[in-house]
Amino acid sequence: MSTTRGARERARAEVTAAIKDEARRQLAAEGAAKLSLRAVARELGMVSSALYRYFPSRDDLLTALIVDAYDAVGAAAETALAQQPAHAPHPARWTAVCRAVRSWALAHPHEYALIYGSPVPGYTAPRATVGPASRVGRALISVARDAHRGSGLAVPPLPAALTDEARRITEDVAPDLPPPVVAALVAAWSQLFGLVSFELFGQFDRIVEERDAFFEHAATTLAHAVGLIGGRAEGPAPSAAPGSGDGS
Amino acid sequence: MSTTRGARERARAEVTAAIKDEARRQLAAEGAAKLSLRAVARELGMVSSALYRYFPSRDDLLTALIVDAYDAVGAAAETALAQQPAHAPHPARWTAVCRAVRSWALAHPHEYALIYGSPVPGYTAPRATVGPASRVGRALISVARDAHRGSGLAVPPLPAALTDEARRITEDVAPDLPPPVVAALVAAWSQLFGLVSFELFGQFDRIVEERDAFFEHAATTLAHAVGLIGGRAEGPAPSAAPGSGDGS
DNA sequence: CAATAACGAGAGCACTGCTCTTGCTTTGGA
DNA sequence: TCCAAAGCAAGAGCAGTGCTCTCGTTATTG
Repeated sequence: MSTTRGARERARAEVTAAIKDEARRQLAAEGAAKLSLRAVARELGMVSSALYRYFPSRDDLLTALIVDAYDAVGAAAETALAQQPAHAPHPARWTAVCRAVRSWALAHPHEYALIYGSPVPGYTAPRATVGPASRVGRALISVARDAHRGSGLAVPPLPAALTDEARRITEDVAPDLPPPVVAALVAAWSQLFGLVSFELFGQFDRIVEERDAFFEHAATTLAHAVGLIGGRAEGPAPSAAPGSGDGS
Repeated sequence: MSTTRGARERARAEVTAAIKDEARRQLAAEGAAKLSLRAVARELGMVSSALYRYFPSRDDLLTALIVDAYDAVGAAAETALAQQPAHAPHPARWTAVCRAVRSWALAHPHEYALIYGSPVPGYTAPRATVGPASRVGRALISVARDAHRGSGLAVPPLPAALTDEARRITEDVAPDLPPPVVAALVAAWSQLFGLVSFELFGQFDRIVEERDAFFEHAATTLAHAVGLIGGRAEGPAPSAAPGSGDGS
């Protein structure tokens, strides 16, 4: 019967999930460096060689965990966005996404380090990771898109050296947004993770203590940089000459 | 002669340096994960147990490399600053420091990953690293200090939740600067490394291609965020900024 | 029902970090 | 000057790792 036919597959899926669960447990407990295939197998009551039927190498197991971690942080960002009230102001939506990323990172430091710390497998991430890896970025883009449709976005123009590149990026990730906004989004996207990584990896130790308040402020500043908050005091300036007031 | 007294010490210093050099070679070639004490010893023609006379564990060797890497990137930043012309504009000094950090990172990716990627030894960095780790930050601060002395810095005020914390941080790192500037500096400091890390760790793959121009623009934006570029900077807009929404 | 594919178990290889013991050499005080 | 103490390199060894190969067993499929 087809049930017996699916029995193998179901069993395989269950064992695969059990391996990933146990691997995630060890990852959370000891970090990626200490994650051992043999220990995972031992904990699951199987012999290490059996585990190779499910993951051809340790790096493949890690890659699976990486994909799951990208999905988890991306889902956290999307959930935070979906839970915003229907008419929440755009800066609030932005900071909600930022906050979700940071909260997930603080709750899963080793998984965060796995994806946003040093890339532990080869030099370049496997292709399977590119989709899940972009979920946070897409959430940030969607905030900007809503704001752009609503009231427009105020972002300074780009330097000439970047107009072509910004247009190209815009084509790829958000054709309905102005290139200067997309350029600001990409920068803010990376800078958001700079903030989170520095806090998580200890660079803020003995420097920043009120982490929540500081992050909230920095996230708001990023919202400003992508034009979600009108007015001045943030944003790139044209690379023009000085001339205003400050002589030397 | 007294040289014989120092002979041991000199020999020890030489062997220690040779170990670190070979370790750095393997680090650059294969990454921190593949760095092996036995391979280092083998390459140096000694037996692995002899190496433990110089570094009590693999983590201690890594810590030594971490301290050196912090010093190297800090020295790169300071050198870039020192090589600026005497009356270079402050935004140029700022971007010069940023550029130096990025260039060093691109030239030494594995060493960069060692210090700004996932912390590979225990959770918190050893105390010996806090001094060297702050050199880049101090270089950024000194740019802001010069600008502050010259023409003042225009930075928006802080939210109430952050005034005490910003005052405290200011006491610790730059008592002569206004707290809002210091808060912006800390944020920009972490965001600078967010930009570099995303480029280096592959997050920009298939997204940002013109890395130099993009980084230059982002660094200039950071200079703006810390007040180095006038708040109402309005020089002649460079070129057409298609579709950049105005406040409508 | 029989051929086939998937599977778990075990042995084994080459490698790792690290410890301990054994001699040899340099050092510094009596 | 001599001799104990300390520093040092070497080797053996332990426990652990990723990974491969073989060998029966079990489930799936023609």
